[in-house]
Amino acid sequence: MADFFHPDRLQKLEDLKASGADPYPAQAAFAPIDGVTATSGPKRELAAALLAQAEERQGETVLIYGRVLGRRGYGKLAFLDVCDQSGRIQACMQKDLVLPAEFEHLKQLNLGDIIAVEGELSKTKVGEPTVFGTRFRILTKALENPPEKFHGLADAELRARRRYVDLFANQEVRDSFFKRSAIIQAMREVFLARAYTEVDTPVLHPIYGGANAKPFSTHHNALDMQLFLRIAPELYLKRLLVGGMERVFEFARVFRNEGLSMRHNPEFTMVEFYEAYSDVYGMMELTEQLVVAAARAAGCEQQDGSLKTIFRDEEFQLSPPFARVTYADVFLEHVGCAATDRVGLPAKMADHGIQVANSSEYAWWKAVNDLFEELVEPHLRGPIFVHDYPAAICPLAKPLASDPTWAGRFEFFLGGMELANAFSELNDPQLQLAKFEEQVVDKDPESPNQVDMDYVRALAYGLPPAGGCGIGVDRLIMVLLGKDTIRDVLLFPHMRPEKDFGGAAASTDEPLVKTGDPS
RNA sequence: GGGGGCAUAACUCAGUCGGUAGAGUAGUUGGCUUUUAACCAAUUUGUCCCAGGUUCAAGUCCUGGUGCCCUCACCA
Repeated sequence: MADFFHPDRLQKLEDLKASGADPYPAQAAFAPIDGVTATSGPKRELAAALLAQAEERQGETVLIYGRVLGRRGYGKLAFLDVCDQSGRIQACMQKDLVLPAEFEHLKQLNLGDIIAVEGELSKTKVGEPTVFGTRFRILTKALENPPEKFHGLADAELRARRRYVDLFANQEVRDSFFKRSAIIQAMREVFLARAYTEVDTPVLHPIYGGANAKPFSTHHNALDMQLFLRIAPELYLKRLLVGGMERVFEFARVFRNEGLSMRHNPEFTMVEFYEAYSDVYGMMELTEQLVVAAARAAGCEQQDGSLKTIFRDEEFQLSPPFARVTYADVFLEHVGCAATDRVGLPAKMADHGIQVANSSEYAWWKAVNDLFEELVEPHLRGPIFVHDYPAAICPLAKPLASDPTWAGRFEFFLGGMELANAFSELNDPQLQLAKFEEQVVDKDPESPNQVDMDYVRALAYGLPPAGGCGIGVDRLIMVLLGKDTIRDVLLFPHMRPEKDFGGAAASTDEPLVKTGDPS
């Protein structure tokens, strides 16, 4: 990296300036010609819209903006592929149509430059809709080369690190992220239609809770206190129910200080929602609606009206209703032994190397659940709800009135992953306090570091009976869009800092741009 | 953290038995008024990931490191 910028490009930039043009104009509109004010010129159009309306709008003067990603030049004629957010449209610059001074700027044009073209929408000899430019302007001079035009950007690391390149070079990548946005919006509309309120709760938590995970830790200088990035918004959202906000949801970025994998990123998006006077079964029905709405927005709808996605070479039918099965039933089916069978289970656990950590109820049921994860979860292709979980491993869920061994909780499985987790919320302050204390004594680094007494106090004021649920938004999008890795649904997945290139590791006095090398 | 693989031009990739670096694209120069990865001609670009080692000689072999990918483990 002797020179950061490409010398050829810098030369073009100088040439462009020398011709009197601004390589980075503040305004995109064309300057008026010969003193005629240009207030009534055409409005900017998107490529996809022009292509769709090519027939009926033939002969109209149109204005397009976009990045030049293809060029087929002739002496007095050039075809340009102009790419914008919506797609690509061809522009044709003919010397006898374009202003002479502006035609000259083609010499300073490189692939990757962003341009404006105004001209007549028509067709070429082979029938391709094309804007035949009468005006042409470079709006942004690019100093970096775009990727190879046929293979594009193939290296997975570069695609994630330079997502801005991946996005402009690949329409399919853009479409995926537009769909991500549409999916989230569709879910939001389901909530709003049910009189939910969207809220924002704190990201910095003095006590981390609401899930089991290792947190990121930080420090607040003015108060000289340790803070944690939230691992879940749960406890704050339920405080809102105490406060009388009866239906709330939050698309919450949460942070978990754990490994990276195809389905794990240290920060990810959960949508959590809570509804007073509902319960886990009400959440099941709402989760089903949310998944269906998301699937429609993702384009999973088939011609016969059914919903379907293909994820990791496996087809999933998403048309409701989704299967529902109790934990006890599905456990018995795949383990061959009842989850409550304290005589028969130890042998099964031994077969799979699962040990009971200590004599507590929690440790016993944790081991039972390990067996569940080992023997049952691989069979849960989904979409399926597993409900009524062992109460001992659900510190935030309300035990069933009929049998307190079990708690009102479901997990929703799809694509071999756990996508959602919901409770009938525990609202007995004394029982909640007891369960919190049990967790803190356990000293598991993934359990809360101390009892959140303010939350217990909130419960003491009275949390109405309620259902609550959290859905892993990124994983849901993975399944719906058929993306194998979470990195493909995150715009900027977590990466190690690039060497010598920003990030904490490179915060030295060395200048980023080395302008010359005396040797 | 364990195991396996990869790292060569701005991009996509070749590189034989160890013999001193290649193609296409992009860029540059010229030609061309209907192309679609346009074409024709000429042409520029390298810390072969880094550091050691073996060797007369290393992109190639060895050791260590770094990064990425896959996989297992971990991960409500």
